[in-house]
Amino acid sequence: MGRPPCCDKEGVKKGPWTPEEDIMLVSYVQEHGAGNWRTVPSNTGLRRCSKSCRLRWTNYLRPGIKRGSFTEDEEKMIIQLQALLGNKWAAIASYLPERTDNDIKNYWNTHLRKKLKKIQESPLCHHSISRGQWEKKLQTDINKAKQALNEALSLDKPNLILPELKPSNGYLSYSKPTQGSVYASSTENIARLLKGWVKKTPKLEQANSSSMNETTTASSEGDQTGPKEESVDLSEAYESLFGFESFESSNSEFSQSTSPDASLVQDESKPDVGDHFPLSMLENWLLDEGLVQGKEELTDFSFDINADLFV
DNA sequence: AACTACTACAACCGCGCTGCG
DNA sequence: ACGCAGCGCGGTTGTAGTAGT
Repeated sequence: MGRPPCCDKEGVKKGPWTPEEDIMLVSYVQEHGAGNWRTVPSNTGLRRCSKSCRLRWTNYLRPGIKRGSFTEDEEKMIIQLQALLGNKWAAIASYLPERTDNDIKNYWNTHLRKKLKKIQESPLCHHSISRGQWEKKLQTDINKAKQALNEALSLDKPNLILPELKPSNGYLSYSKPTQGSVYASSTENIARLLKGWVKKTPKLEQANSSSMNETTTASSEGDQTGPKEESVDLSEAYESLFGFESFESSNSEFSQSTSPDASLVQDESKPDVGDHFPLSMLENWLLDEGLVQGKEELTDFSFDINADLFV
């Protein structure tokens, strides 16, 4: 016997949230903190189920969420992390503090999956190594990395960094807000929403997202995803997807490229994680001798893709 | 201008895990 | 030990917006 749906009650509203509902939810969370979602609908008067409230908060209203198109660096991180972790969107999201798992998942499904597929199907992929071989090798590398993760997680390692990287140390830490500044970001979110609600035009959105990109990416030179994506040069696509030198350089670029606002929010909201966001920490950890037997092999994981594609 | 097809993304659904009585 | 409730996560769906004809 399955659990009954949480939202099958009469009079429970579904569908898009209105700004009024958002405001009610935000002001409630501001006052009481996130959590105990069960009581939220009754205490706020919202005709929504608790789950819907939690989801709305987590994916949309929570402070520190960056919206708009993904930067190249974010794309690269997602691609690498997806290859490494699989569809563990929450885990992947923990490395992209300003993005929600839902956002990343959607972006993967709508953009990156297609992009990767396109590239894998391209003739270049068959040049030095057949697609099947490449996939097999990739799978092997992924399995090795996964195995290393599993082994490491089962080890008793007091100094291990990774446990600090679990999602619960990320956005879930909002459940106990520290008052004030954190919620200023919430207010920003609401203001943004209301703005969009009142005069939402494609041009405005485009302008917003492009201006956002300007502030978030120093090096992207108008090479954003969009209708243009279809005509993107193949070599450019390869470079875009796999042409980064290493996790660390990519990561440092990423941390530098975040806007002042974003870094402020990040500092406020993710105190446990620190300034430099730790993809390199994962890499270091994975490559840490003693944890991974085939250290060279794993290092190759980052570069073999390039090698195979470009040789 | 009207219709259709496609895309992007917000929201929902169902399952599994965890903590508590 | 067991059952229940709450929550988190991943997969899927619904719908608004956009492009193409």
